[in-house]
Amino acid sequence: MRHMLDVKRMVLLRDLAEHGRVTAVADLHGVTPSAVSQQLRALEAEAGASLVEREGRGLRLTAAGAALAAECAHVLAALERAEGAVRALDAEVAGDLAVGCAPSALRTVAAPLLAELAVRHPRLRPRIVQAEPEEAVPELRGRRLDVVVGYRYDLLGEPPATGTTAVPLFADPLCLALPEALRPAVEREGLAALRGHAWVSAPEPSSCRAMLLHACRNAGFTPRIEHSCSDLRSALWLVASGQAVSILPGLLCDSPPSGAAVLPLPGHGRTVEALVRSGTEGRPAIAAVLSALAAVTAGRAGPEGPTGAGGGGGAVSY
Amino acid sequence: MRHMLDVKRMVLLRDLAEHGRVTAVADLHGVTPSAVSQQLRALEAEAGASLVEREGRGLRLTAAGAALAAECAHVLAALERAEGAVRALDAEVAGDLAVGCAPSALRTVAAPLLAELAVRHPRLRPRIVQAEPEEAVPELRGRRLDVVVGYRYDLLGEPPATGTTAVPLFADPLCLALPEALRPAVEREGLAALRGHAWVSAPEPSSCRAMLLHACRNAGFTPRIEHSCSDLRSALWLVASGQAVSILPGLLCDSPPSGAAVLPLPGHGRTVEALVRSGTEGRPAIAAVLSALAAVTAGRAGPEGPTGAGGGGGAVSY
DNA sequence: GCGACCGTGAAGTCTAGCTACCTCTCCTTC
DNA sequence: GAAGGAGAGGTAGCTAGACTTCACGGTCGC
Repeated sequence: MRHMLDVKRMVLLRDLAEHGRVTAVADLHGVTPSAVSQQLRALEAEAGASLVEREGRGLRLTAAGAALAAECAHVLAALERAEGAVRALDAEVAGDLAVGCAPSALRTVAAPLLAELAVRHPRLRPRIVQAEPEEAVPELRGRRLDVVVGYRYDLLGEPPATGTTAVPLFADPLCLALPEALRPAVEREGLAALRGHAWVSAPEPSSCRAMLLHACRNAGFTPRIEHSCSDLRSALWLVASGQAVSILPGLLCDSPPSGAAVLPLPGHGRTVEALVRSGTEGRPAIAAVLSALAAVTAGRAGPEGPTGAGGGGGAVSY
Repeated sequence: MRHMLDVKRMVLLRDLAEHGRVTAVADLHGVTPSAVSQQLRALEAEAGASLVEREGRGLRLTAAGAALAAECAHVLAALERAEGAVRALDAEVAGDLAVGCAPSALRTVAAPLLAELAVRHPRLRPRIVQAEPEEAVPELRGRRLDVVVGYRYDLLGEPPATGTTAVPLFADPLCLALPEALRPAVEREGLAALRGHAWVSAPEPSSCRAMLLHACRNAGFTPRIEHSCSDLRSALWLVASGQAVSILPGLLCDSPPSGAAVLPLPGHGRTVEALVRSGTEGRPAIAAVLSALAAVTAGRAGPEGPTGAGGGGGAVSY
């Protein structure tokens, strides 16, 4: 087999296409920038075309580089399917499986998922790793996670990361959490009634915090975020004590402590979804998890009504 | 990127699936059997399953091994398409291109092809390599050839090699070549009239020789193949001198020397076709060759009538 | 049972990829 | 405009993975 594009090098190019900097790619792969640079030059030799060019003190992909980076997803999907073809022959769903889960979905999704899987596939050993989608997706693509329970805010409208396939689970509206005493004012005047109040949200950077800012800006003011709380469920205690108000994912407002009121905030929702690497959907262990996820979330309204138990309804690949 | 199936190792497995012996795969790749054995064990570790098992003094693929070998073609096609995406950006059709051609098609296909390409794409440097399909196809899959002009006998009904795509060019019937003096007897009694004659054919192993044997067996006798001739066109000189009869591809019987008669032999034909690696059909240089091939062979009747100039009509991938 | 063939294991060799260090360029800041 | 910082890339040296050589065990044919 004479000459051949190297898959690992294509992955480096793909990651460069997304992050734009060699240093970032190097960090992502746990190597030095020099190694990445060398591998990219080797890839250029294999491809017979220049793939990157300097721009300022950074890099830019050429048209050929961008085209090659885009093709990478198909190659990786084919490799995943190849691995799946081997796994598909295992008689039983078993083995280790790393599942990343957003903190807000741990209680409502991950916990019932573990229970369900323990019944359905006792020899499957799922390992739950708490991680926000921003951290979890690179882990998924780097094959250190196999499934990610994450979310995307509908307003942002961004597609799933390339090379991943998203299976929507259910819609999760944002909710306004406020001390019970403030409820009448808000029901009268809306969000603007909380203009001067102290707010609590997640520390930067956080998409939840961004959505809070967005909602308040829509209501005509910039919120004074005095407190930050990486465990947003705990933020409800601040709210209950009357010290702050917040906007939180509905998932966290299941059982608010007494003293805290929760009001739905229409128009600002997110979709909770399962993410897998494209090409792995067919693997028995992955399919089993997707099916169990569909089962344990079947009670909640799906993005367009309840989703079927099949689990594949509405999957989107990129 | 943690853990990943290695493409080169998958190719070894695919070749093992076809040849059945480690030694053959090793020869094909120009390495020692030990190296192949080691790489296969490494692949088993990557796949997490045993892929081969000993059977007698040879090897046999397990179900998992066969499944993985089958997936190899898709991965390679994806890689070819990736490379094609880079090539597609070249403004002009140019560069080196290795074209294998069966000896019998050199005059009728390769020569006009070169002329046509010289006019259409002066900066393309096609290199013609004479080779029977049996030798050319491994070279094609090993990326040492880019296009192969070959043939397959319709009777055998075997598909193209996995990982290659075949574009039919035209039908080439077999012809009976015999001294002019024998023509009346054959027209009276058919092939059986030549039962006792001396025959000339290609040296073993040769599919043309196999078809000769097949045709004679159908006529009720086993031919006495006295002479062998690797250049079958020259065999016509033996026929013209009255010393032998033969069954030859029609392509070689264009202009028989005086003294030799040529009769079509219905039912024993072959299809002349262009072979490329699956996934490379879209590359500009490859597409240009396929289009030029369609043009220079447009005069001949296609397998089901003349093929369109598009060149893609009836392509079959495996 | 002997020899030939085939696949595999162990030890040595060699290549290719990585690190560490340095240089160069470009952008920012004072 | 000089100085500093950030990022990419080149070079020498090291390490790990892949290949070769050699030797062994198993299987088939004579």
